[in-house]
Amino acid sequence: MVERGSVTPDDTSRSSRDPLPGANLGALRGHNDALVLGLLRAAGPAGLGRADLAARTGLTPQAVSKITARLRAEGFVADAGRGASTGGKPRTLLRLAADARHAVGVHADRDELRAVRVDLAGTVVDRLRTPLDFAAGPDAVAAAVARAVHRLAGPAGAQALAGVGVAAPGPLDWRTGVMGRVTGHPQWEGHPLRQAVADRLRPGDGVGDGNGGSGPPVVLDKDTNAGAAASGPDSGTSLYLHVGTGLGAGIRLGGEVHRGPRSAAGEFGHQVLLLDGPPCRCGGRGCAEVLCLAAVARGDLPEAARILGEGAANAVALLDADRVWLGGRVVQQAPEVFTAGVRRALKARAFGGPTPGVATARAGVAEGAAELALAPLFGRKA
Amino acid sequence: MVERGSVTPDDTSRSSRDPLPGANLGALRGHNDALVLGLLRAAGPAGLGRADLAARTGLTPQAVSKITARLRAEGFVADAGRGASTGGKPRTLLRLAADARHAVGVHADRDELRAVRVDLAGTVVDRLRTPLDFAAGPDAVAAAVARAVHRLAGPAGAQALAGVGVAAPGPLDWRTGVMGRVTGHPQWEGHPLRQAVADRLRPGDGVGDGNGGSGPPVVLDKDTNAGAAASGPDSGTSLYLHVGTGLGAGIRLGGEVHRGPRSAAGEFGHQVLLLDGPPCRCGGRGCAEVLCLAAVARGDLPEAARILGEGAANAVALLDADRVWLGGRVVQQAPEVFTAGVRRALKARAFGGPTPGVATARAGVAEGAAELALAPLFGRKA
DNA sequence: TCCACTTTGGCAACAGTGTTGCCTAAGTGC
DNA sequence: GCACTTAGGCAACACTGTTGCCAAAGTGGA
Repeated sequence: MVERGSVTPDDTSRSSRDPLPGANLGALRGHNDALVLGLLRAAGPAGLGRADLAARTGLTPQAVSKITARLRAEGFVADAGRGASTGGKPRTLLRLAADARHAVGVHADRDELRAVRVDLAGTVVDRLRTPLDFAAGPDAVAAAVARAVHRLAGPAGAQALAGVGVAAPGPLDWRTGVMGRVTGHPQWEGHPLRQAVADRLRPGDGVGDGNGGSGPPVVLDKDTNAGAAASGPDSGTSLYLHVGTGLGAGIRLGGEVHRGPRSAAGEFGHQVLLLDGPPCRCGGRGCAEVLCLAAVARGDLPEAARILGEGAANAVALLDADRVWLGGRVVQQAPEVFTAGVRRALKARAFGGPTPGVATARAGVAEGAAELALAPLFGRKA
Repeated sequence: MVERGSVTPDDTSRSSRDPLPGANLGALRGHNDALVLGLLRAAGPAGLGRADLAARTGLTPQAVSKITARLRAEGFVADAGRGASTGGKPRTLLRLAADARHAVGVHADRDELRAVRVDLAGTVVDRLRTPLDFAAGPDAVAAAVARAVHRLAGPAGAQALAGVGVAAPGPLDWRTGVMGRVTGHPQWEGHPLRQAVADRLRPGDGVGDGNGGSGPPVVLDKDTNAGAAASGPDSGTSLYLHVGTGLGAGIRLGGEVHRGPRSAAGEFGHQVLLLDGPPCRCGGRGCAEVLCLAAVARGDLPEAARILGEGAANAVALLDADRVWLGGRVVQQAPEVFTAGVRRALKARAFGGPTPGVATARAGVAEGAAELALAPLFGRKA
């Protein structure tokens, strides 16, 4: 049953040109439900009282009571004891029932697949890791992803999952779930990977059993966007920088992942840092990537970190970001060197103002993919 | 009367850290009203039928009838004749009643003040231009701005305006309306310019007449953000580049101006394009600004355009922008040279994909400031 | 021990939203 | 002249958050 005016996770037909949809009572309820759920999630196991929720949402306590009663009836919210009294009746605390639902996040990387199952709080409850040959092509990868999801899904099966997030390298269209031209793998271009995975997760278990039951919602996103989402449900404006076989970035603005109208946002590696510098494989000259990876190749990690930092400072200044996360295999070789180098570059450009925090990513891309799958429950588009 | 849960233009107490507010019926109505008004605005004088509005909003025709009846009773919407029949009763067209309200936009630049009065459609109906000495300090500038608004306000007076937008150079906090450290003008730091202007626009006309009537809502924003808004109510992801005494940028993502958590977004001029290059006045080396302005100073405009284009390409790739607007006095010296240079740089980085459109800004900063003042009516935060 | 006070939070009635079902008006096309 | 299509209003409706009121459950002073 599709409600008019409300946006479901599967609603990808709407182009970004179209206006925001009109809102009806269903959309209003969904908004407030997600808002309350998000606040309870952020509060953690300690929970929150109804009065706290009312103060933070701007709704009346009575409305909060109705909303929480509904969420409790659906199993999303549970009691968490009582708080201390502040001169009157102590508040009855509520917490997110983290076990109510689960999501699976999959990182389909060039040479291996990592997958995690998380609960509603984002806590990893199961994980899995297998080799993967991305060059084997779409069908093999879609099958491997679906296999991983089934193995992790738990006793209730894949269709009970709140969502499945798939992170893959290279250009792809987040809205349609179709892959673009992945460097070195031309056979991927135009493949509807999201649909291929979704088909394999339907109850019938086989591909193309037309109008069988519907499986869990599947989202496909760039690995860098998943990396950005891995920093958790924080609402900041942050930048995730990935240094692996190339340089990439994921952008979060006010908590939302920014993808751009063509899902191409986050192109970070081919920004020019040295006009007319050494040629890059992209055809340009003096790109951050060619400079940074050259420094890595000759073992000069501090210089690589400096270059990464200069590129980061350019992006931070443009976006007014307040946090930078670093990830990827190269960073993991020497986390302190990279964080220190980036921090130094940012500080030099801060002109005495506050410097964004710099840290290595606290969770992997698979965790971020799971976060993307959970996001709609908590009122985020992504 | 402040409605709980709804966001008014004056609601600046909410930090960007707070969650989105809960929505009640008032917020829902406001959302739909603004949505319909925005669609009618975009449709222009030709107008739109109720069925068109229903299709684009996702609301039922009946809901659209109620909404348009309300807007018509308030004078915001008027009849626009009938459309052609498509096999049945021809639709009754509705259009925005552009004359229903007006807004004033003011550009307080370093050496002159430009102001415009626009109607709801954004059409300029009056304009004004006077010298201004920004160095004369906050009080003199606030007085000059208020004077300009009063002179342009029209017969109904300033308090009848739908809004007043003020664009000023340099760092400032959009949320609080407080100025930052303007280069070369230390006396500005910390001055609450927005409040100062608002005080002078209250019915009593004098400063500090405490609880007199309330004047029109005032917004204060960076000139570059106003420049970005000047491209009209288009919902794209675009970049406005300003080349004057420095290099600045205004960012629009999905139609909304992106300001960042500290209102500092759009810092474009001090991105490093030439690592360890010539020193810049900011203390860094090889910034886009120092390279570009040096080329301008020696008369090499094509090289200046190339440098601007390389910086633009960096930003476009990061944001996935689909449009670039150029403005500022230096660009106006040789618009074709700059548009061609920027276009060439963007094309070289597009890797065969679509290239963002490049053009000189079609309206000035004052027009953009007026647009920012009107934005809340049409459902945009900015 | 009692009692005033504070705070939590549910019940019932309410105002107001968009939706549904049904109707009339006003065209087209055979 | 008539069947058909499309636009758009009226009335009843389901459901939202809000308001007014009250009971429950604490604190703290007399």
